[in-house]
Amino acid sequence: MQDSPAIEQDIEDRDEGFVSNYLLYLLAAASEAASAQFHARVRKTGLRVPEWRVLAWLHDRDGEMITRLARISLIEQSRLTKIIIQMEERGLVTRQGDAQDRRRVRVWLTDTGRSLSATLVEEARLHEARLLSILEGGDGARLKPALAALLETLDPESRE
Amino acid sequence: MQDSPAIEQDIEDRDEGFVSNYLLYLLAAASEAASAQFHARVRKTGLRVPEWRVLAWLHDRDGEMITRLARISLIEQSRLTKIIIQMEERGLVTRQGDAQDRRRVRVWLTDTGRSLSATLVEEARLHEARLLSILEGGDGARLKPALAALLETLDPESRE
DNA sequence: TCAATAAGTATGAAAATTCATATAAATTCG
DNA sequence: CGAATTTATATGAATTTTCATACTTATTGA
Repeated sequence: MQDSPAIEQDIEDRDEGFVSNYLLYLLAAASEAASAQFHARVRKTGLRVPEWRVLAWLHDRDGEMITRLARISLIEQSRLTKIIIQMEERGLVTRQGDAQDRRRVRVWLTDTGRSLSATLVEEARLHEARLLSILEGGDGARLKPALAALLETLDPESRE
Repeated sequence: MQDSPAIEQDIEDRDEGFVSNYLLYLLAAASEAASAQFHARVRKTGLRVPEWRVLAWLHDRDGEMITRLARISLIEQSRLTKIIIQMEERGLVTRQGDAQDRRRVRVWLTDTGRSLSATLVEEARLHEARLLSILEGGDGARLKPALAALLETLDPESRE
């Protein structure tokens, strides 16, 4: 990728406003753009994006409690409660009160849920690999550590 | 940023699962984390986030049509129609049919809307500067061109 | 030119989300 | 200890959002 004068001119042309170079916008728009395809795939499974996020986290570690699952899945608590209930009705997860702390409700994958999440995680891996190869030469790979660092700085709580 | 054995160990420790190092998750979570503070500020103004996005774009360029405003503001069209109607009722914008193409509806800031968007854009600038300085040394500044490149690759349509 | 198709916006009903708050259990500390 | 506080989850009403599609105007091509 050469930066001929023509291209530089081009780039300057389109960056006049505030928004198009605003970090918060770039993050939101990049997230949207990168996710669009795969999220469409997720919806074809009959899952909404938040449900997919829950399944993916449970794939990594079962038995999380609602509050924590909500934080890491970027879902507000009362909403997640309702989503989990729906997922339970669909046979994807089960809920179990925590014996040690009876306020807590822990969420576990059913066999069905586990198999679905395994499938989707595998597809997500492939999709990510494709994405990174497309962005390669650009900044695909460098992006991940930078985002992880941002997260770590801004929200250290989110660590496992 | 040195990659001492200690730090590498640290990174490995917390990255066992799939999700916590998955590009789409990192993007969504980073966007959330970076936006949380400022979006809270926006809501105190009585605006929802999508409304702020609309105001910000109109700040850069007035008279956009609904469809385009929807794409760049990351809002689905029929939702934006409703949001614009509400914003009109609140006196922030006005709608005008396009004389050339009478299907189109163009959206303009009112004086009130313009002054509110100017205020918020200024605050957004300050907030972004603070954010970048916090992330400095990390990857704050390098992030923006990388995200812009990702966007350009994945969604060239979004160009102005 | 005119029928067919596409593009832009609006609309209504169904579903999801938010917000405030209830409920219940654990923890704190005077 | 036990009242006050905090933490975890659930609930209901009000609001938003989505989805399919209607409606209107523009464009295309036979």
